[in-house]
Amino acid sequence: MRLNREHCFWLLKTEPGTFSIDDLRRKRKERWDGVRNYQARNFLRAMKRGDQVFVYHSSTKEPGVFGVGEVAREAYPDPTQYDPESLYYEPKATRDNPRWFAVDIAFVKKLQNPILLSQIKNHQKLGSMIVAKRGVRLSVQPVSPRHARLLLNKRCSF
DNA sequence: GCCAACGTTGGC
DNA sequence: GCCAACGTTGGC
Repeated sequence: MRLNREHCFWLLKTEPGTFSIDDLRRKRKERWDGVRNYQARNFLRAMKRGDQVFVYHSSTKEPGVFGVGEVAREAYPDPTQYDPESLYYEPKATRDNPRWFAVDIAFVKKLQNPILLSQIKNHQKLGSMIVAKRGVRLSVQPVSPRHARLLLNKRCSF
């Protein structure tokens, strides 16, 4: 744990067909790159080593939180922005002035029971999570300590 | 596959 | 700086 800063919590969206919590478990650690939204980028840059992240599966039959990870490396320039072959290529980015950033995420655990978006929406307290708000597409979101505690509490009944 | 909601782009 | 057009996200 660090001094001078509360532990922060985040939610990271991923499409399980592309990269899932099972992939993260297998690889132990993964670079979280390809984020191309300024608000999401700013949140990535605010992440500190040891922050917990909720791995959220989107664009799937049952979207929801499927696992937990941890920030293993703080924000650094996303290498895919320099790669003309990459889907995430950013011609305006330079080495001196990177536009996009990545973090490394380590696997912590897969939830025995995923917390589905439908459950989050129906939950009295979790219902106020950003991810439950309609029209929000933000792929990197802060999670309040209160929401994080509920999500992490195994005895929380859904 | 539909489409609402949102972000980005670019002409003016 | 406005805003229409377009592209993308992501639940349903």
